[in-house]
Amino acid sequence: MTQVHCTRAQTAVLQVLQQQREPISAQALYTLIKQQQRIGLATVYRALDALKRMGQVQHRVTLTGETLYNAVEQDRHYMTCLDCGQSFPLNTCPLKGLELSLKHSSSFTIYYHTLEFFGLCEPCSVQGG
Amino acid sequence: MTQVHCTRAQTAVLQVLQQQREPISAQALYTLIKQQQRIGLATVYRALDALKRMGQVQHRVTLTGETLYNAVEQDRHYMTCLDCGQSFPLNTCPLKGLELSLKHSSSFTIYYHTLEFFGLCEPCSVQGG
DNA sequence: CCTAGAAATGATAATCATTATCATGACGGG
DNA sequence: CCCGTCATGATAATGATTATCATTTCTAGG
Ligand SMILES: [Mn+2]
Ligand SMILES: [Mn+2]
Ligand SMILES: [Zn+2]
Ligand SMILES: [Zn+2]
Repeated sequence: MTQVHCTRAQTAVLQVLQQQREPISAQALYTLIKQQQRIGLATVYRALDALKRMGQVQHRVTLTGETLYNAVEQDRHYMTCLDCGQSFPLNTCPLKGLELSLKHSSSFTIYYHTLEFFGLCEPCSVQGG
Repeated sequence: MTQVHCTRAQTAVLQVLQQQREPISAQALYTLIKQQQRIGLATVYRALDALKRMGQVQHRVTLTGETLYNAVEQDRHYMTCLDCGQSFPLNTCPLKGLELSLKHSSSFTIYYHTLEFFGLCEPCSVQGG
């Protein structure tokens, strides 16, 4: 059975995530939460996983293999340079409409999506390319 | 300076990738290539990285943290279940048009994109959800 | 064709984010 | 208040990826 209310850890994780402007890593989250309450790193990971399955939190993976998390309300996407690794945010989500129509047409329950463009930023494409 | 032609490893990696129907991991690629020529795992990773920077190969990261690679021509996307981890392919890429227009409007050189929906597949949403 | 410097390679060790384990603590119904 | 269940924290283990470094392969001259 799905749990009825959030655990202490889940509450803390979600609250901190909702305060962030940008997606952050589990480790960073751990550091932030620890300033306010006793918590273990494993618990942060467990809470993130649970919140993902509840459709409250989404994730993306950086080029360095770090997973970043954010609240689903924050529907942000990036163009990421394969050379220097920098990420440049898009102004808007190009999938607003599509996701809605998919939610109806499919038997799959969609919670969130990831969309990211990869290539070379201007400086990097000028020099190395 | 950008190298002019592909190295032996890059050629092998790209050739094998183009034969695949689905994205595969670096380790799997390593196993496949080793059947035909002497190669090291590190070299496979190096070739994949180089091919990515050339816009020939793209990547995505599974829920288990494995990175999968495929030739860019193969523009495939998935809906992935956060519970059982299964991935269900989409019929078409919903971004065909958008990517083209972005390629012109932006100073960022786009090589490829990733798009993935996450949620619960029907079986999983019935039981656990 | 031969040679020296540069680039690529393979074997191996090291890294490090994430997971698994397990003993302990909190919780909720009876 | 008591017991079974779930949550938690500390710590060890995992495993994909990366760094290292000695060796081999290329390449551009000569
Ligand atoms: Mn979006
Ligand atoms: Mn696509
Ligand atoms: Zn760049
Ligand atoms: Zn499922």
